[in-house]
Amino acid sequence: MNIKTIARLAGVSVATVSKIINNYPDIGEETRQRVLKIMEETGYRPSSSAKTLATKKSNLVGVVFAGKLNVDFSHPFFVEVINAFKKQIGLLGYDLLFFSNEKFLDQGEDYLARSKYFQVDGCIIIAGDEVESSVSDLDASPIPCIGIDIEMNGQNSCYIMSDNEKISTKVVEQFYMNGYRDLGFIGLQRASLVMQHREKAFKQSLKQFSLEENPEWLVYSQDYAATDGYEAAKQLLQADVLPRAVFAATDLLAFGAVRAFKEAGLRVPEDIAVAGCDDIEACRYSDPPLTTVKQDTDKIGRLAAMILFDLMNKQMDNRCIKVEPELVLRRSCGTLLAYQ
Amino acid sequence: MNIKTIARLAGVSVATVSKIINNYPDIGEETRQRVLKIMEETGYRPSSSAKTLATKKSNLVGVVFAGKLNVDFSHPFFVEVINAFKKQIGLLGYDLLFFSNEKFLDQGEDYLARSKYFQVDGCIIIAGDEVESSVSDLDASPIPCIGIDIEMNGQNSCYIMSDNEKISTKVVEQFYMNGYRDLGFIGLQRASLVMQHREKAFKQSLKQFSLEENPEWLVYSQDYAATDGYEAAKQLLQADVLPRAVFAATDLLAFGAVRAFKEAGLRVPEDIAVAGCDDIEACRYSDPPLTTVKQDTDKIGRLAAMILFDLMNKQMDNRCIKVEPELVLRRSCGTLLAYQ
DNA sequence: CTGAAAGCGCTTACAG
DNA sequence: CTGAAAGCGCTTACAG
Repeated sequence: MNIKTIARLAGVSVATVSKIINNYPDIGEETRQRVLKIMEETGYRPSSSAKTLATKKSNLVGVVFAGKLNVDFSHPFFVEVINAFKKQIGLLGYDLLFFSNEKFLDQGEDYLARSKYFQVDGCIIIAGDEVESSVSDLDASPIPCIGIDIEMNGQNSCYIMSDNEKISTKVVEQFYMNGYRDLGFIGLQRASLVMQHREKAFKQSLKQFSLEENPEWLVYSQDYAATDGYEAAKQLLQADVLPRAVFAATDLLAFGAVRAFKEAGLRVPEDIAVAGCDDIEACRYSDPPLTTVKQDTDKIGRLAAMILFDLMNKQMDNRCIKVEPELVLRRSCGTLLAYQ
Repeated sequence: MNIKTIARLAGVSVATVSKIINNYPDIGEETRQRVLKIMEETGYRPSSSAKTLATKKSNLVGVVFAGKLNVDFSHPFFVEVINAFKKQIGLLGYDLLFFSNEKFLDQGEDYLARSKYFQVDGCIIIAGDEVESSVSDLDASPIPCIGIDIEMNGQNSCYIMSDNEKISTKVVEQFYMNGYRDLGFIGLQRASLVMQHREKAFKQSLKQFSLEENPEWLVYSQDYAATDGYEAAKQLLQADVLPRAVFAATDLLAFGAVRAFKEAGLRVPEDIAVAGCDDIEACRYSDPPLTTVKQDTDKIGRLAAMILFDLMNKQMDNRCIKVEPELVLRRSCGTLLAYQ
């Protein structure tokens, strides 16, 4: 069942049918109705590949999970962002194509090649750690790209991320307000851009409040798992004097740290306060519930869709959008004020 | 840059180039090398749409989130399944197309139409609650389909789900082994197929161990949120005698129940034991850590890929595969035996 | 308001 | 081992 058959059944030309499908105005109402009826009756559906071939426009957005997260997109942050993105870009008439990296990366192919192959109209690039160099080819290409948690410099690229500096600022500020003066930090050994921002801003905030930056209170986790946070916290516990409050750069690290502190006989938050970052579901049910910072994943995803849409449909300058994070207070960060 | 240009540059016909691209054996080695070199130098990439148009094969698998979950695929179960599926089907040479339901469902379009439009070679259908009727059109179509947590009857369909009966059996068995005899259940008011299985098997297991099925101990949650579980548990608390252990049909419901029990002054598990189902991340960090049943999402996803592949590439009978779940013991289910 | 025809970039019998 | 040509199902100037 193709456009030719419809044309024959309706006694018109394929050009006419095509115009009706695409809502051209200059078609007789009678003809339009007749053709529409036949399309309805026959259950005719146009073919995407033929349309894409003829128009060079696929109405597809390629989804790239770059770096270490490409093998696993189960992290809640990415899922929430892509979910919001999907909804919004869907409303704008685009579907999503997920490149299955496994095979083509083996064969030395790259994202740009895949994007060309499928003629996607644009790409969203969600970055984890150790992003492959092939992403920069995509960035530099004429294909519009929107990056999440990754810096993009291409002519047709923009990028979005949470204001990661503010994340640390808010935590330090809250710790300070709660009366703590000795603050520790659990960061990552091989820090991504995002993690670098958090660490830098943590140190700057200390300065701002004239708090001591004790090197013994800055420890670095091997990786992102709770067990890595556990190990890092054990290192922290070897300091001569312990910090009074600790900001772990992610919730999972925070959970690991809490476990280490408990095992060392410390009470959280009475002896040592803890805050994390991400507001994963577990924060609400942990013991104690974890104070954390919530990234506005819904806004990030939807903004990404709107900006990519603009990028695909009109000229736009490269730029970076930062989205405001939100502090979520729970029991783990305690307070000294009640004891004063 | 197209196949014609490559052919011209190499001084061969487009047919020859096409054969080289597709690894036909009957090409002179010299010619092959020359053409390959030119493709390399020019950075030529074939076009998916032209290929699909010519072959009627897209190497694309459509992903359908049916029912209430189509607006939100953030539930860990679905993410984990689709993640495993993506890896495996990627290895088999397919990419994933996510239909953006939002727009086309408004317009009264359906999954089958979208699948035809994109000429996907097959579909994976992941079902939540209240699955739309349009899914059955897909099921009945010639397009190979693999269903997750949904019954499929089409000639070219198979489906996979955890052995949900076994989930309940394992929990009841464990409760029994731990010495509990008075067992309660928190189910769902409008139960999906999966939830029906869990409830049915719960009751059957009670019989098997000659335990009492007390109607007061069977309560039903409005929806899937922890707050719904909380409400259901409050109802349970009004029973004349309380059950000694409660199986909540999902972890989130279990968390809500734990909160209700705690608020009522009960200790978990000392006064009332609780088990959930799904093994979401929060189970490890909750207070107490939650005993639960883990679905083998990795196996489900990978099996789905393998079966869909077979369905797409050869004849196969419709059938249902059940995947063994695994009990994960944590503190919340306690035990009476220590007190004996 | 409608249609004939070229073109999009591939594949595939078929002929040699 | 290689090539000429038809065909896949659309769109789009252009002519009328």
